[in-house]
Amino acid sequence: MKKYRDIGLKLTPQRLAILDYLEGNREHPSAEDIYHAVSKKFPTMSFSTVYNTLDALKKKGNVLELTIDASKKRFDPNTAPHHHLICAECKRIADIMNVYELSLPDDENTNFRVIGNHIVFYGICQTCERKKPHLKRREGTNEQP
Amino acid sequence: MKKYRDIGLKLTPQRLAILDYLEGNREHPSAEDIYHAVSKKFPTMSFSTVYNTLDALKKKGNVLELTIDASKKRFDPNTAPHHHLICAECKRIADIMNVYELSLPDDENTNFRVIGNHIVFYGICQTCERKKPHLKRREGTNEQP
DNA sequence: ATTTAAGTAATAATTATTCTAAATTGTGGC
DNA sequence: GCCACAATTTAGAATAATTATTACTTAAAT
Repeated sequence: MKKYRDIGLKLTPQRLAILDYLEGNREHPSAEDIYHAVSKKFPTMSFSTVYNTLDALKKKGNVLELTIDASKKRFDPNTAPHHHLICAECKRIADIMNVYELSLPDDENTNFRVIGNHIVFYGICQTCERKKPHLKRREGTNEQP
Repeated sequence: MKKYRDIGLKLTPQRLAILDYLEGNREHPSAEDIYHAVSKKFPTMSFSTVYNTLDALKKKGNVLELTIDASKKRFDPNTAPHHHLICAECKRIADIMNVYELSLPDDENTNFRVIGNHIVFYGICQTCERKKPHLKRREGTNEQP
């Protein structure tokens, strides 16, 4: 993530705190996660500021908004192209840095100008696997088209 | 989509209407889309019924819940494994039936038991391309990790 | 130092979704 | 065909995430 000033945004303590929290963070935090973490050092922090800052960073291309977790948006400071692996139980998200060649056959491209792609792998993480041994081996889990 | 009774759910007129609407539908409708469509023939229809029915169908494996559109859930009666192409502007979603081999290198699999995957292609559909010719050729558009 | 555009925060508003409780209705068994 | 009853519907309230509004504050350009 580019450092602070270089991003081209007005520098405020709140933003620094958010940037610091995001820096190197691989947890794909939600707005709430960020709010909670940053509130500790910044009791006056408001949700608006979190959302505003995330929005600004998103527009500048320094944060990605992930639409993987059905219940809320998650944010990713790792803007290098990569994919994700999400636990269907606890929704923990891991990065997949492996590169895939995904070309779209002409007959599939319904006149879209394709600008990118993103793979989501679904799975059960070790922690959840242990908790629910052989239960719930499939049913209408979450997603997984 | 399996027909009605075979699904193993109590058959009600509301459910029939929803199933009929979904049958062969390739628009990836939201709960609201479904509600609006079905309300026409069924003025008493409530949102709860839509959500309940979708949930029941999801559990029975007759509908997939898509987490692609950041603003709402979308539903897909096409349960055959496939991928999607979404317009970053209007959020129209098209199916991609092409099959991709996506194996996860061992060193990437952080101890998850992988159960599936889903590719989302991002693009601009023809309609939106025409509307906003060379404007908005990138910036912090929507997603696209 | 002053100015001012941009940012913050409290709060209200919105939107999607889930929950509740009461009324209604399919369905299997008689 | 009729009954009992669990499953389902419904209206509305409740919740959760996010966006919008607004008055106040501040970073940074002059």
